[in-house]
Amino acid sequence: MTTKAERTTIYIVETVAPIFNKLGYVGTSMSDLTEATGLTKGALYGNFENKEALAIAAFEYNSKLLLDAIDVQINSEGTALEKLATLLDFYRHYDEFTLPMGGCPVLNVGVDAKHNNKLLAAAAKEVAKTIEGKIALTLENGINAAEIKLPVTPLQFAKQLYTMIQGAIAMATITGDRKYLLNTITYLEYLISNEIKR
Amino acid sequence: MTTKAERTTIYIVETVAPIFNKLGYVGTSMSDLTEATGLTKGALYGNFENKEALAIAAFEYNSKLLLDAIDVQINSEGTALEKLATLLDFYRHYDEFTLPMGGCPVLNVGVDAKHNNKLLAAAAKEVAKTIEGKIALTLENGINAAEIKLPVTPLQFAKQLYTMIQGAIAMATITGDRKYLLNTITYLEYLISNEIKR
DNA sequence: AAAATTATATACTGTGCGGTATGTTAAATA
DNA sequence: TATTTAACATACCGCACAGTATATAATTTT
Repeated sequence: MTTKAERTTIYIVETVAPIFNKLGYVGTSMSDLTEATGLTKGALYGNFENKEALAIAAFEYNSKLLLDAIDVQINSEGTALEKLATLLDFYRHYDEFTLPMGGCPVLNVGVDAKHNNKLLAAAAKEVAKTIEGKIALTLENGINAAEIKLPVTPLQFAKQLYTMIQGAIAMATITGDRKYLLNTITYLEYLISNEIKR
Repeated sequence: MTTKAERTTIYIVETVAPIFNKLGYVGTSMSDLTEATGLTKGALYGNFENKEALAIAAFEYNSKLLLDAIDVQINSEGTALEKLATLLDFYRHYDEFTLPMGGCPVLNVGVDAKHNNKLLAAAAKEVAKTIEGKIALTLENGINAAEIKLPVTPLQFAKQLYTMIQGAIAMATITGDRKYLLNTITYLEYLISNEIKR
């Protein structure tokens, strides 16, 4: 059974994660976190060494939610092409998925932490690469199953796909208009069925 | 002739602009700015009402540099297609262009200010829309000159182009790898000459 | 060049920050 | 249930923050 302390640690992370993601590392104050959790500084510093450790745990929590969701799409029933379509549909509603965590953690932390926190910046970069790798693997399976033909390497094509998706996420974030997601995904669906489908 | 005070105001803005762009609104402290300018708080608060006014002036300075540079590409000699090619080449080296200002102001401020400063967030959104409009106008000229045919409206296509460019900027920012810019621009060049060129 | 004006420097305010030492209360163990 | 152990609360620290009142220096104007 889980001890009370362990549950508190988890509770802190999941409460704190959207706040860090929204306000950024420097933009988030310890009092923001005590207020949101209903706990005191003693509790927070009893569970985490300092603010940075909390921010890293928060980002890892958000990015695990994201990576797990991506895995669900990619490990779904069907061919590689169907998995890709499922993944694209996930990103079509990415704004809804990331709403509870306060937006895309890769974009938010990747941009926010770039000049403010090396550890967080490196973590965001790593998650981006991990996602590219997952897409590349799916493409490779599609090639091996003779469903797909690519003009470049799977990783190269995955990078291009993810770049376009990230562009839609960035524009939707900046403008507050989810149409960027819808239109970009529609384009990518067209791209896949007309350019790489065998 | 420009008065000393006017020159000081300009000096402050251009010195302060890259700092705000890199560190963000909350991440930038007034002492960061006095240190960088070599001036004191008295001078800064004599020229600007408060930190927010400084941040807005800084963003407007950076975005004017960007918009002016885009205008140079779009108003260059040649056909609409050639102007588009010139603009794409500008974005191919966008990392070099934005290096002195500390990265893409639209992306940085758009993401950083989203939950921290409404005025800045609105300003970033507006610049994004302005850029889309400039691209759309060039596309429209290309249509009128019978150089281009589009499957959607010029603004819609411009949004899609800029989304992909912004994706490359975001990925290059997050990962620190400029190849995202190179590859995306190469793809867009291919897209233009194969899909919309008449 | 003298006087008026304005720009900048200095010194200071109150506040909120991240972080900590210690007290108190609750949970786990025996 | 008594005892041990650990979690959380309280109260506080030094510091850096945005901002200001006033003094001084530099620039305009006369």
